[in-house]
Amino acid sequence: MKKYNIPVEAALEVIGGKWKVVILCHLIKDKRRTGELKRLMPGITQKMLTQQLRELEDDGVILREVYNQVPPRVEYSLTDYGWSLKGILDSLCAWGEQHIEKTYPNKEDVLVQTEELV
Amino acid sequence: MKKYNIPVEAALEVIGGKWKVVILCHLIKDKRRTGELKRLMPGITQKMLTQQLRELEDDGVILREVYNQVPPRVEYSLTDYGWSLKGILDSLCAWGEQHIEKTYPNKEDVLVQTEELV
DNA sequence: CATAATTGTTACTTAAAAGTACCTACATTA
DNA sequence: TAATGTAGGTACTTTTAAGTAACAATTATG
Repeated sequence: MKKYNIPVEAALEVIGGKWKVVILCHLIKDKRRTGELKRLMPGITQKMLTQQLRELEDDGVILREVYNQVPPRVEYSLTDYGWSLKGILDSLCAWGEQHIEKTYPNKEDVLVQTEELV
Repeated sequence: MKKYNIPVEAALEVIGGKWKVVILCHLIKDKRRTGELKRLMPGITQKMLTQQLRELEDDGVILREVYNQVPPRVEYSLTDYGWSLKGILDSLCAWGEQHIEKTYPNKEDVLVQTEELV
């Protein structure tokens, strides 16, 4: 069984890594289809996206809903448990914003506009 | 120059990875010497510890103070900017605690007691 | 009947993160 | 003079994370 030296490590195991926080930040705004998430995260590959979504699902923070259609339609959303991360995610987003403002004179240089792609 | 698709990525660049949040969670409680941090984090190696501390220092969230003694004494503490992460760190710690409680019937199984080692 | 659209899987490869082992410095103490 | 304690550096190796490319399934459409 996994051992932690400090409880926060358990949190990192759930939302750590390169993509999970980003995925959750998108899902906190809206329920999303797979393709939407891919467009919102131009850097992610299909494989990584699926993998991270599965792990988040296994940890109970997101819900995967499959609609019986062709072509398939799959929607991801936060579970109640996932919503318990809202405070953390909001703070992280806000901190990231102000960190960019602090670090770079004009944030246009570092922020790729992707919101309108969806 | 680094590009972000979403501001939260900038936050992850500063506190992402396996160790940084753990280090910061310790420093939020107290200023610490290198050796204390090593004892608090039995899994970390000298190399990783130094490396992570340097990066945190470069990002302006921690302060490194060297006392001119032999054997050397080096103390790490949060900067004002580092304290701006307090909300995030506290929430993360709290979420980790309750996640352990939710996931494991008795947390003694997963939590290694290390606090008293320092 | 071939093509598109959507989500997902798999084997393989590459890149990044982390770990190992050994080295330095130097005043104090035994 | 040899060992101790503290913080850190470095070359090298291993492990883990992430990326690549090809394939599957299904039905409506041209």
